[in-house]
Order: sequence, then C-alpha cells, then structure tokens
Amino acid sequence: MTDSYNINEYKHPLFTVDSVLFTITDSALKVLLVKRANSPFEGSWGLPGGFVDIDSDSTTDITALRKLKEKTNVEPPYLEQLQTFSGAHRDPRGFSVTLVYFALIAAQNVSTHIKSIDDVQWVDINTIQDLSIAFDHKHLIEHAKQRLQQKTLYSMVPIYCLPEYFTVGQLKSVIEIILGKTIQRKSLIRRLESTNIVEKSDEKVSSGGRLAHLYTLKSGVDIVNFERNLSA
Amino acid sequence: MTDSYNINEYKHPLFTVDSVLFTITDSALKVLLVKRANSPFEGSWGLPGGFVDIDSDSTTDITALRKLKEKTNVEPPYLEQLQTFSGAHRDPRGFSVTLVYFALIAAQNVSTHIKSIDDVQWVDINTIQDLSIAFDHKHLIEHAKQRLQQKTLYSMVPIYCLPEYFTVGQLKSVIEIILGKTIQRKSLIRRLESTNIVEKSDEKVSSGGRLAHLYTLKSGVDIVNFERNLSA
DNA sequence: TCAATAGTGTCTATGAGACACTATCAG
DNA sequence: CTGATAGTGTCTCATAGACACTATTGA
Repeated sequence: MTDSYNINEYKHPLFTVDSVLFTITDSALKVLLVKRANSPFEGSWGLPGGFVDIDSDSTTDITALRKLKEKTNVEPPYLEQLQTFSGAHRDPRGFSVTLVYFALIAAQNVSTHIKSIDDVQWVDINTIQDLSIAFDHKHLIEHAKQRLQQKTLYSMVPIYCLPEYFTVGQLKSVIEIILGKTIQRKSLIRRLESTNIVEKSDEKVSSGGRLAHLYTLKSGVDIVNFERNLSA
Repeated sequence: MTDSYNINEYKHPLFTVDSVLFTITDSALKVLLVKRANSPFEGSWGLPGGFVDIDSDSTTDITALRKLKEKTNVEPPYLEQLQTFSGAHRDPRGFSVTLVYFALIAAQNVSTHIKSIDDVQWVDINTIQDLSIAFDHKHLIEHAKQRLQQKTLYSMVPIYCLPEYFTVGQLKSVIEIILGKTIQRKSLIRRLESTNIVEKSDEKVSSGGRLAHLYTLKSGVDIVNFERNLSA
C-alpha cells in the first residue's frame, strides 16, 4: 500500500450503519431483525442497516432512519447513537466499522404488514442466544439492551415504546419488562409529576378497574435525566 | 456513480478517528491540539487523529491511541468513545464520518518535550472560542467537555487526570476545575470510601498544612458509576 | 356486592449539601 | 504561637423504596 493519505489511494475500512430497534409486544422486549439477502451471512438474521448513500443521506442519522423505514414503513420516534464497533475480523470482507444506533418505537405504530413479510421479524431479546445471528450482531444487541436498561433507570425513554397517549400502568409495565424487575408505582408517578416532559390529560380510559388517566409526551421536549437512578 | 453496493464500486464516506485529550495544568482544563500539516485547513489547529491503518490497527481504539502517542509519546490511561459525527459538508473533500474519542491523562505523565514542539499545544478550554479551529472540531470539543462534566458528576473519572498517587485535595481541585464550581470535600471522601476502586495508602505527603493521605487507583478496576449525581 | 386496577399518604433509608469542629503540619 | 490544609461529626434536604390505605370502575 501507499503511504499517502490521498483519498483515492487510501485503503478505507468498510463503513456501515446498523440499528437496534426495540419494541415491546406480548410482554416481552423485542428487537427487529432482517434476513440477509446478500453475502456475507446470506440467509441469516442481522440488524437492519447498510451503507451510507453519500449522495442523499445528509448524516448517518438519516441513513439509520432510512434503513429502518425500508423495513418497517415508519421512522422510530427515538433514535440515538449507541457506539461504533470496529475490527479487522468482524466482517470477512476486511476491516470494518459499524456505527450502531439504538432506537425505540411503539409496537402499535409499526405497520402491521411487517409480520407477514418473512424477511423481517421481531425477536424476543431472551431467545436471541438460540438464533444464529450474522456478524457480531448478537453482541451489539446485548450492548444496546444494557444501554436501554441503564437509561431506563434515570430517564423516561421507555415512553417511546408507547403510543401517543398512555397510562401510568402501561408505562410501569414497559419499564418492568425492560428492567426485568418490578418497580414502585409511586416512584414512577413522582417522576412523571416532577418532570415537565409529559402532560396529564383529563381523559381517562378503562383498564380493568378504576379509570386511568392518560398522559402524553409534550411536543418538542427533550428527554430529561434524573439525578438519581431507580435501584438496579 | 453506480447504483451497486459492490465494495469496489461503492462511494465510501471519508472515515477518520479523532481524539479530544484533556488534561489539567495551571488550574485549567486543557485540550491537546495539533497544527495541521496537510490540506484541508493546513496550518490551523485541530484534534489529533487521522485515518485508520487497516493493516496494523486492530480496532479504531488502537488508531486513536496510536495517533495520540505520536503526538505525546504516551498513551492516555483513559479512553472512551465520545460519538461519531458525520455529514456531507463537514469536510470540503466530501461526505465524512469522524469517530471521536475522549481521553484523559495526567499532565505529569505527558512527556515534557511536548511544549517545545510548536505543532502541538495544550489549549485552555475557555480560550478555544478565540482560536480558529479546523473543521467542526470546536463543536466536538464542546461535546467532549460536556461528557466529561457529566461523568464527573457520577463517577471518579477525573482520577485519570492525576498521577498514580494523589491526595483528596488534588482530586477535589481537579473536579472543581472540570465542573467550574466548588464541591464539598466531605461528599468526595464519602464517595472515595464507598467505592472499591481506590486504595488509601499509609503514606502521607505535605501539602501546606496537615499531611495528606495518598490514594491510588487499584489496578485492573473499572470506573464505577454512582447512583446519584453531585449537584450540577 | 367483589375483583381489579388507579392513585395517595406517609414512614423509612440512602446519600448529598452545609458547615462547624478537630487534627496536624510548617515556620 | 499562627495560618494552612486535612479530615470528622452531624444536621438538613431531596428523593427512592415500601406498603398500607382509599377511590373508582365493570361485572
């Protein structure tokens, strides 16, 4: 190889963008996986993602959203960078760099047709070890899960796994599925009332007992971080 | 261009690795900047970094460390990924992706010769706005500073800005410089005693008054995160 | 009525903030 | 001695955990 850093002569790493998109259905945390149409790992399941289209993607965030939309028909309301993974041997084609995003969406908001297509599926996070997954994607998913759990301890991110209007009970249940443990309803309500990011609507919905108030994320707000964690 | 995603035909983004290396000297938080030898922005100051050498770097972490070592002659004891920045217009040569690391080192451990070379300098974080900085590096530095401040609220990372043996007073002072506010000595000691990551040695050093105990990071430990933040 | 879920009142536990107090060094 | 820095004792404050209690719904 040449010593020069001239763009046209330099050997570039293979750069891709992948996303770990989570949702909650059937009381379980699920990840979106896609059946690979091309080599390498053709036919096995991997994270949705691919190459940047440098002519139309303005940033890699757009790349991630575009790829997710191709698979689900919708863009997730929450997307953040997880981490970049790199190495000479993660991809048989050579040194590769993968920018991994971590995203959340409400199951209700994903086009229902997704289930009928057999090259896209939601996989229960607890059954992933049994599957054969492309590249080091199993590892990436595990990372993403830990980040989601961590953020759930000090923020309200799980709200993005819920529809626009939701009850305290629904939020509590989503948080408990993510953490794998129960939390105190009281603590959750205290947090909801101390942040300015949600609005308590006057509407109530039936939920098997007393009617529950509906909450909704205020528009344009950023997720706030609490100064203390819930107990892990 | 071609529509194909075949590796050899695909237009790749320009991928680089840059690092924001912090240290503390003269009671100020400083960032390592390097005078650019090549276009673009030849002659202005930018973050140390460059392209991955895919034949010898096993991961991008190694790339970051290698580039830092070229400039400082030592590898920082703390290095973590900050974030990846991308866009069509950050680099005049085209769509670029930069993986930015955030690193800490004790000023005492940086070879002293660094100051005599006029293409590498430590810049006070508060005077950066006055400088002309290459690319969007000013923005990247600001991001890194915020991450450092945030982590300082819930971890002991600032220890990596200190020599192997340090006093509570030194640590307190480093934290205060990073945060830009004073903290309670008592709170710091409580944290030091509640974690298992440091060891209180029997040795004491003179520091203008009563002798101070020396502490040291236990070897092989990971930084632990506290469940609460110091007040921001 | 009862079962179920929503929501409150309130006590405890943890750990940070504040700050006065004591301890020990140099000179 | 004094001044400086190290380190402690202890009270207050904020917020999470625990959990019993009340409220409101459908059947």
